[in-house]
Amino acid sequence: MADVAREAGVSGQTVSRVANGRSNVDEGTRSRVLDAMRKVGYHPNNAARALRLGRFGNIGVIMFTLSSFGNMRTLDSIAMAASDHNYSLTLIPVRRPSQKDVTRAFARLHRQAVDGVIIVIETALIDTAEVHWPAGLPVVVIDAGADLPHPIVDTDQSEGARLATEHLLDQGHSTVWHVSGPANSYSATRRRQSWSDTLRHHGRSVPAPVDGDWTSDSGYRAGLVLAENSDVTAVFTANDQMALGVLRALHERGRAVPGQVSVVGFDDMSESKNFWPPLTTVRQNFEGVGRRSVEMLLHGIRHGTSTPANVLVPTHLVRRESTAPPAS
Amino acid sequence: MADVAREAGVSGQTVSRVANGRSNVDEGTRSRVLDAMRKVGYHPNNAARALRLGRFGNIGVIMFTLSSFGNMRTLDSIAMAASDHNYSLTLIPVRRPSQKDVTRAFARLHRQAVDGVIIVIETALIDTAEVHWPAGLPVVVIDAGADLPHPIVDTDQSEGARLATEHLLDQGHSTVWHVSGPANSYSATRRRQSWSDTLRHHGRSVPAPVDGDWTSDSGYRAGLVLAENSDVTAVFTANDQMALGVLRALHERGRAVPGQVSVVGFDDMSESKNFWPPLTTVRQNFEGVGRRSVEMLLHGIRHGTSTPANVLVPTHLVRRESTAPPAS
DNA sequence: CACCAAAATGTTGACGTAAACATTCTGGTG
DNA sequence: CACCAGAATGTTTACGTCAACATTTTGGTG
Repeated sequence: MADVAREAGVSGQTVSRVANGRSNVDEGTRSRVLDAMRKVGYHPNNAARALRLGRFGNIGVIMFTLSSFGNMRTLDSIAMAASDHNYSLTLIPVRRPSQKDVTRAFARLHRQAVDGVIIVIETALIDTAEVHWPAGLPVVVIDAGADLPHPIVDTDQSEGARLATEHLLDQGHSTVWHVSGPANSYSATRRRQSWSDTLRHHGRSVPAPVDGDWTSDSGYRAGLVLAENSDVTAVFTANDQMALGVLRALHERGRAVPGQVSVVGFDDMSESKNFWPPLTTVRQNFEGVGRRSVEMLLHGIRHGTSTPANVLVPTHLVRRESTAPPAS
Repeated sequence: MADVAREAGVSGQTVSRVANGRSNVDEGTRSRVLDAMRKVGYHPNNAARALRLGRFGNIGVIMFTLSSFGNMRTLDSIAMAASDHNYSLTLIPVRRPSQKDVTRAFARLHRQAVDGVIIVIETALIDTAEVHWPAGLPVVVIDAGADLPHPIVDTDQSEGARLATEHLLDQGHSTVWHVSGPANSYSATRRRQSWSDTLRHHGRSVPAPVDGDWTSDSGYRAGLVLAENSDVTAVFTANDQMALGVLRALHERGRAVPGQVSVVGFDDMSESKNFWPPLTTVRQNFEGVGRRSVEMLLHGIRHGTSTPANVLVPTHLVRRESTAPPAS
């Protein structure tokens, strides 16, 4: 900056004013300074600016593997929302959901220049009591259990699972089977709970759920089990990827979809429309989750206090061709 | 920091030494300082540290939509590799691949605290001559055309397309049809070029490719076209998502896969194994691409100069059940 | 042309850290 | 016990920026 000032024959302060687009600078001086900037190859140093201002214009995101469809969509929408508010994103990946790794991620976040944190973690995986939460840093949590001292934004898992289950019941199926996500995931637990609640509420029997782990492979294995059981006419799968595996298993075993077995997924990933058959599923509003969480975080950043709050983003059912009334 | 120093009755410099884990600090003093840190709620200020050191420990990543499977996997592997080298990642999303948006992303990157940049952009979309490349900042480009003044890391698109095409020819198909990615994507162009080169090299006729845009929807539309043509016995699809759409179209039109039509994809996304039928496809080593690009960038950061270089990461064919010899 | 308000520009200092150098303490040696 | 090397700790300073305040310039008024 000093070089620019010398080159343009002005003071550093004037350079600063030009760099920040202040109005009270003479047109001639401004262009002279801009020329000097170009000539010297000057770019404002963000570290110094952040040091001076005490703000970074940067949001940290802590996330496990990005390889899950939902996480990725969420990240995408967070990135867009942050960019709309002129914030950038620092991504802190956590390899395994262990206590140690999460604590390390927080530590790293502190060393990083960050104004607030969005945590996308299936927090059931860690003992929230043990985690050393970043102190004095606004935090918003996505996809978490309750009783955290932070605002939480999440898809309305219960509503979604209810919609899926009731859709199948409406079609005339006597009950609905379930392929669940991993037991240590909050959203999986919520979906499973709501599925069984809905069945009970309608006075139906609740079959034992088949455990999956979100992957299409686990869906395939679950599908093989379900295909053996001729009682099964309707399956609610806790995500679309597992639904894909279920579909494959049913095809392999010659069980017609939706002729003999109806399948409903959860997520509405962009591919689901082109599954065979096109998948009826519960659409999550990932964009809404990302946007809301960024807004809440920015509120926390600006107003210091982040009052715990709970935002549930609604879902809706997308009817396609993988569901039909049971064969009579 | 001053508070901690006062609290512990030492100088700021000693606090700094403790914070950085230097060895030449008395055990008693160290623990006294650590206690004081905890009490005061001290955390090192990264802006100040960066200002002092001139480094940030942070890599910028410029990317278009994350909603594509490949981009996501690449980002994931970059994140892991960066984290292994103790760097974090700042994500700069670019909404549309326009000149203006890209330039703005670069500008923002400069304002951000970043030691180097990895650009994951189908650069054919922008006029590289017009872009104001970040000056004095190491850059590595993924998935780009040649003739850039920066190191490039990419999957060996040509090899992959050749493997796919030759696999189908080896099965006995007289020629191979192609569903291509969008014309303005380098990788799509490479795959298409290599597919036609391979056919020509084997003396086969080269059918007109059907244009897609990477989405499964576009694959479905392409599949409907191909299904009408009874000459079609083998299709090479430029990615797995479009292959999914092709499969759906073929099923809808009653064309058996692989009985009447064989299909090969590209990417090997984790779901492809559970398509119906399980998809034969070309596996990209996304992990390798991410790792190599981070390594090259760090080299550039450490040694100042980033000599243009070209790294091609090999692919290999994964044979599953969507391909078979043509019905005789 | 003296005067003044407003605009333009300059000066000073502080943000939190760590390197370089200076000083003090420790324990062992002759 | 004087002396010394090495360890532990302290002091000073600069990193690049911008807010606050000080000063100079500009252009318009009576």
